[in-house]
Amino acid sequence: MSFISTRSRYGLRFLIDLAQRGALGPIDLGSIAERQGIPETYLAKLVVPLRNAGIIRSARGAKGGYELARSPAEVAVLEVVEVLEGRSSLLECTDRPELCARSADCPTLPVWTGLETVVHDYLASVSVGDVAAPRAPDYSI
Amino acid sequence: MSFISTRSRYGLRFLIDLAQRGALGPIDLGSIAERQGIPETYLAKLVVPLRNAGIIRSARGAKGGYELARSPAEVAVLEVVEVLEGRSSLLECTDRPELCARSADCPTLPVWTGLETVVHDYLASVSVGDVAAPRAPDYSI
DNA sequence: CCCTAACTGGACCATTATAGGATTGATTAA
DNA sequence: TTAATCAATCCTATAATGGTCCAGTTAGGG
Repeated sequence: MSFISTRSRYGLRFLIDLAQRGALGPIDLGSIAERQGIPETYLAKLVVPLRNAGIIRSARGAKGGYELARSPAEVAVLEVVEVLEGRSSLLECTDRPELCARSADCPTLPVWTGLETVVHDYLASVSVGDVAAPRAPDYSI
Repeated sequence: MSFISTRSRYGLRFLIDLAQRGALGPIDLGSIAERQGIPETYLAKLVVPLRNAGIIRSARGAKGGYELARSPAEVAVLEVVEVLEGRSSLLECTDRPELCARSADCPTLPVWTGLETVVHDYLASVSVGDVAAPRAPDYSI
């Protein structure tokens, strides 16, 4: 339905959970899934492309789990969306002109490439670090 | 797959076809479908919400067909997309917070509402008239 | 009157994506 | 060695997408 599916939404929440826990060593999937209210078996599959993309690191075995492979500020939401949605553009016709016989002469193409650009620029401008600001800090009175 | 489906893409091409033919009276669906390479039976269904939204006008009977109900400059691409995709937002969770139990405290929500905003603003800024510039004008030498 | 074309509504279909479940195997800390 | 934990693969249910195919109705031009 939407080009931002649960994959991106769950994935971003997962990364924010990792970021908020900082460098305390790997955190296991089960605890994150529970905190975030995401089915663990589903989250387990989202984690694979994130690891392949070098966004997170995994440790197997007891006390294993996941941690960020980079600083949260160095992970753009754009990268997360691209990795998890498995495509780089909203519309195939903006990306692969060969898919549409009319693309050379299509008056609507600039509209969609323009949309593509504003979306791309926006998502590139936001990082996991921006979103993962510490929650409810202890403002002592 | 993408939030801009063939409905919006076909629909916009349909409206541009109407716009480019100007005020020459109604144009029948069949000829537009043929010119645009869109299945007529499919296009026939896209046309219904466009009429209901007051974007086009229909004339029945012989010499009947469709024409724009307003000036092309007064039809924003945003309206076309909203009418044809049948929803107003990319993500349900930005639109209907009650759908997500976490929305009150969801750190990712601002990312998606921000995305929503840039998409909305961009599509609102482009009109059918902007796109339907006359093709290959006769630049006399 | 007849032909054209829009309108209405629905049933149907094939393909793909989405969201999730389940099972088994490989690793490793303690 | 054993419990915890990632890793990989297969399975399923539901919905959306992009159509097709009627069958009948209404309205207007010639």
